This record gives sequence, C-alpha cells and structure tokens, in this order.
Amino acid sequence: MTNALGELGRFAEPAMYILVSLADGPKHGYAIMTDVEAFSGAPMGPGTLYGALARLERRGLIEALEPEDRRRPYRLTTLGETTLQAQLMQLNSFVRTGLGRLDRKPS
Amino acid sequence: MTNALGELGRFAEPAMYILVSLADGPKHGYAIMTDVEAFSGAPMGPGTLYGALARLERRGLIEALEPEDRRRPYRLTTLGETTLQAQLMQLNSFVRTGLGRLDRKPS
DNA sequence: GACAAGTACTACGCGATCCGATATATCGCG
DNA sequence: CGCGATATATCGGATCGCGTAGTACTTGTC
Repeated sequence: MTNALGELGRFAEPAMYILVSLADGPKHGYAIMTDVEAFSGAPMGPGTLYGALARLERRGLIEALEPEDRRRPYRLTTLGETTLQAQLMQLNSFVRTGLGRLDRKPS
Repeated sequence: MTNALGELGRFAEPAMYILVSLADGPKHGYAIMTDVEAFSGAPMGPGTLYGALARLERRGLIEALEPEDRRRPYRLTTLGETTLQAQLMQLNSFVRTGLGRLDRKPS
C-alpha cells in the first residue's frame, strides 16, 4: 500500500465520509447515513454504507459498541482518529496545490 | 450520477491527480506520472494513468493535442478546469468539516 | 386497529475502477 | 553494445461503489 492517501486504499470516499461522521461522536449505521447526507449533500445507500463500515472495522479504524435495541453503533478507534487527521491534512495540501495551480495559470 | 462530487464519481483519486497536474499546463502521460509522484508522493503506474486519461478524455474534461515525437500531450478543457475547481472547493469544505470535528471533540 | 412511513440492518450482484505486470519502441550515455 | 530512462498501450485479477430488494420493528395518524 504505497499510497499517499494512506491506508484507506483507492476508493476512499465513503470511508472518509464515515470517519468524519464518527469524528463527531459514536453513531450507528442509519445515523451515519443521514449525517453524511446532511453535511455532504450526497445520500449514501445502505450498500455503500455497510460495506464500508465492515472494511473500516476490519482495518481497525472503527470499532463496534454494544448494540442497543436494533442499533449497532460504531466509534473511531485511536488509529482511526490519527488516520483520519493525517488523511485530511494530506487532502488539504493537495487541495491547496490544485487551487494554487489554477490561480497561477489563468492562461 | 447524482453525486455531490460531480461528474468524476467519488473522489476519483487518480483522475483528480491528473487534472491538478494538467492545471499547471499541458503534459503528456509520462510527464503526468512523474509530476503526480512529485507533488503527491505516490507513484502512479501506467495502468492507472492511461485508464484514467482515457476516461477523462471521453468525459470531455481533457483533450489531446497534436503528438510531438512519441509524446501525446493532453490539456484541460474549459469544462475540465471548471470541474476541477468545483471539485477542489467541495473537497476543501469537506476537509474543513472534518478537521473542525476532530478539533471540537478531543474527547 | 389498520396502514403508511420511518428506523435499522442484511444480502446480492452488476459495473466501474485500480493498478501491477507485461509488452513494445526510442533515446542517450559510458 | 548494453543499460536505464523515456513513452505508451493493454490485459486481468481484485476490490469497491452503489442500486435494489428484503426483513422486521416502531411510530404516527385517520
């Protein structure tokens, strides 16, 4: 995994959304769905969500809490937090590079 | 594609890297490879590169220039430029949301 | 109390993408 | 000449995205 965007692998969009959602505090799947839709504008279907959740748990970035009723809440692990922060900072520098290049060359 | 991130589908990492690379000015494939590696730290293999280039051209975000020697240079189209800018700005607001949440909750 | 709508998750599968491996050809240099 | 760098193309396995459908319980409302 020689990836500048880290241990998430290429298709990291849903995973990043989920991590950011959980950065706010523990949530269960359905709450993540609605939260992500709220702050990103893009609805995330269950197929995307639960697949990504399973991968994130398998990779140790999130962990399941004890189920309440029919809810299965997750929270960020320490690894998940540091990974998320590293990813966001890398994304940030990428965005600045991109915007800088666009400005600097209105051709 | 009812996608908040627009016509690229997801984060489309390689595609974004390529667009940012071309934002600097027209480049051919190999130059994009080395440029991307330089500013992102992640080497992009030919399989990733030329696949993504073909998709970007098909979608009208980049266009091929006349070949010089054995080089096939590409440049951003107007659509590519505006799309890239929109994507970067959306990414930027996403990053700020994420970093904000991490700060606001040191648990 | 019936029926719709919301909550919450599971399962399935097609299509798209990633990317390493491989192939081919040219060029410059010691 | 041989080797590494330049330059592009293609194939195929593995992974992932995400729409759809299904199950089941709860809440609201007429």
